Amino acid sequence: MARTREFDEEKVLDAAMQLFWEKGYEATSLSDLTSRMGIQRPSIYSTFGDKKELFEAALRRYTMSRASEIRTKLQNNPSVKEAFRHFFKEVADEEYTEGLSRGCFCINTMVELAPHDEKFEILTREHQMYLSVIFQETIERGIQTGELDSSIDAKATAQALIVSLIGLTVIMKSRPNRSFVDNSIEVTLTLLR
Amino acid sequence: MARTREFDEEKVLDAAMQLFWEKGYEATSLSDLTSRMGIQRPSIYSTFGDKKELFEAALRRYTMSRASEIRTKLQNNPSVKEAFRHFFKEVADEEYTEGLSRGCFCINTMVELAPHDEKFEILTREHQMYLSVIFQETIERGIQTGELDSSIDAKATAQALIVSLIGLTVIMKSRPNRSFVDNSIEVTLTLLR
DNA sequence: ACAATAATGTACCGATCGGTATGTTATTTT
DNA sequence: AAAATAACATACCGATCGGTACATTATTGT
Repeated sequence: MARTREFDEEKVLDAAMQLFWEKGYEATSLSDLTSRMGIQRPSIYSTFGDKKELFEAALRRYTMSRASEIRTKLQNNPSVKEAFRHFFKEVADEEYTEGLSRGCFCINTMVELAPHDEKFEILTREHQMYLSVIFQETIERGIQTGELDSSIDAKATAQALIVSLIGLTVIMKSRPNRSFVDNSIEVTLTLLR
Repeated sequence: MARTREFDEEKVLDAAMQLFWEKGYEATSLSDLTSRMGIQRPSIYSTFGDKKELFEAALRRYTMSRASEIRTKLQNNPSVKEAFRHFFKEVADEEYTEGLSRGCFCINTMVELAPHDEKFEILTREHQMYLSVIFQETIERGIQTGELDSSIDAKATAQALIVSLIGLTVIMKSRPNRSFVDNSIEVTLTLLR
């Protein structure tokens, strides 16, 4: 063996994730990456491979942590409808609060890379399908506790909510009026009757 | 006066639009543009200004034609609910049919440029607000003909449908199952009761 | 016909792109 | 301590980026 690594692999990957999340794949240069990650170019290539492979590693890191974050948020509220309301409002608020609207790294990638790279088409699709299952399980919990009408289709409703969540996340980048956002959230939540 | 222009300004702008629509702003190079537009670099700069200005002109052209296209489609069906169903299914089918999933140029721009350029934040927002008014007027027509319940909030419902349409357009880039798409469309349309 | 002018094609600019060769430094195994 | 090896920093690679200078060509008004 030989010299030990001087940087924390997870920390620098996290820095790369933040950067790709903010700027996307094309607009992020290797120079941007080295300065933000705090390591030199050859260290990036020896540790993560080329730019696309680093991007993929960053995206995988994002989708995993995001999925568990969402699962936790939806489980922590006894009311399913309130859990969804709180979650959707939070997604909107984040964009109003922060100066830069990063949105969702996975959705950004769906728009930028999925149409031109099958690997990212699959990766982003599978993340959304995974989230949709989380939504479905949450809705089924609401049906079991009697909060939601047992006649609603948990799976189809979950899928519609995923679509709305994506739309909400994306439209926030254009910074629409609060009333627009509040209206659309409230109307969408009437799907949970 | 002097030498006359050898190219059709609208045609080359249309070619630029197609290219930016497919590849986005960053991934489209001046060389891509000259070859697709069929004119030389200096002609682009003297006619449209720099790359960003050309992009803006292309986007404005897109939003205008897209808005009138949508208005026409929604007006041509006596049933409001069927009009929306047909329109949403068409958006989905286009992505399944075509080899490349271009999606909506305006939505692509919302994701790529709006967070970093206020001009495009405003431009994309205003397009969505305009579409939302078209949706609202269509819903109000349905209420007047008695097709839709007069108790529904036309404006808020229109805004929710816009959000769903954006979400649908974006998720199509990951090529989800048809059942996922069909389910989410049908559930979303139950907002029109 | 001729001067004026605008559009064209070519060829180039400095800057930056993603990626790598190379020599040095630090750590481990023997 | 010495040999082996992996991570480090520097400096560089050809290619491409967005943008432009310049000479040529074609059309206009006089």
